Amino acid sequence: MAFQQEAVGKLWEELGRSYNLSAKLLALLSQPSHLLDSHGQEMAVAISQELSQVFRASLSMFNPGNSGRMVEGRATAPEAAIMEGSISQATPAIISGEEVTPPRIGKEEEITAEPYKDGYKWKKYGQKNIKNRKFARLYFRCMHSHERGCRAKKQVQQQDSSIGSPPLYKVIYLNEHTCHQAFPNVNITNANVPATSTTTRNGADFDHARRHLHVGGNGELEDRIMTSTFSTVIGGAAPAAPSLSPLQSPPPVEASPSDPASYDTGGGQSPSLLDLSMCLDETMMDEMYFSCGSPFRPVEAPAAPWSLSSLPPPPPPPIEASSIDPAAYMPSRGGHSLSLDAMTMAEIFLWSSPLFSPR
DNA sequence: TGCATTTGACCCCA
DNA sequence: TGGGGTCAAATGCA
Repeated sequence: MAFQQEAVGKLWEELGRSYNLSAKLLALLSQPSHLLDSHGQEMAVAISQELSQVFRASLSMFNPGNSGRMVEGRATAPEAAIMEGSISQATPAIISGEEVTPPRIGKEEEITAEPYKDGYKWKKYGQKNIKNRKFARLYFRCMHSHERGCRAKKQVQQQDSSIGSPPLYKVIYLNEHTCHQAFPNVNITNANVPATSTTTRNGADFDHARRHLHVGGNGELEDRIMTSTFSTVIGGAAPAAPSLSPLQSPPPVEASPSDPASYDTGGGQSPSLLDLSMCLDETMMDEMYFSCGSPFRPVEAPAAPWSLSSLPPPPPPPIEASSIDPAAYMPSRGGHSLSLDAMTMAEIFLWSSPLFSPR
């Protein structure tokens, strides 16, 4: 209980910080493009990075399993961070150019519905029927195990109790990746930023960051998942969002109390907003993103600094899906999407503010 | 034809 | 000795 209170408090603070960051970013990006020099771009990149980390930390508090996964045996990094009261430090992040993501050491187990989407490339090398198991256990090693000597392996075992939909898998990770080549071809959001801008003011290097992001290094994907998940949480939570098109409404969730994938929603609250966020797959997220752009209307850059007591009420005005110009929100997929991220995150926060009440 | 996957055999360990 | 993990030849596919 006390832990939940503390977690909510931390979450509250993290969201407040993200609100401030998004405000700064909006102010920065609202300048005419010709006025945004390389220093300004560096600032925008740095703020966007930090904003991304804040949202990642916040969502991890919502969902300790990270993108629908739960870790057995020990707390995930953000979860542990909450316990230790140092969220930002244990959140997958690059601080002063140093990796702070706790390395995967030894053996780690997860229950996930998507055992093959962890950001790394795996090569299957074996399959074995296990005694008293309905499903065979699959054995994978890192694709770079030979040429780079990466010793990372994983075992995937479909849960016996997961017959039907959605199937759940127990994934056992063995050894740390030493290849650091997750998603080598992915474009990160600052792809169009000049080369001189890849090093931020605090020394964070984007290539370094991309190599070391916790979940496979796909920062853009993570950011999009984060944003979309938040959209779903808000859309599903706020009855005051009648203007949202059905496309943006979360699909119904059939939560089973006995389902190990179900989350403790704090007792009796059902369906949880958090549960609603669990049922987004990437296709839905892409649809949300690329067919409508942001589901929310643009807002003015809010005044900073933000304070706990000064949250503006969120009057969501009706929006027409057809009135949204995707180009205004999505400069390009895989390109420089800072404006979208900042805009969407700020809008998301405006919408979500009534969901969180000060302690 | 090259690469990824499958699958039976082999090895190791409790 | 049996179960789990790995190897490597066979197979499938683009």
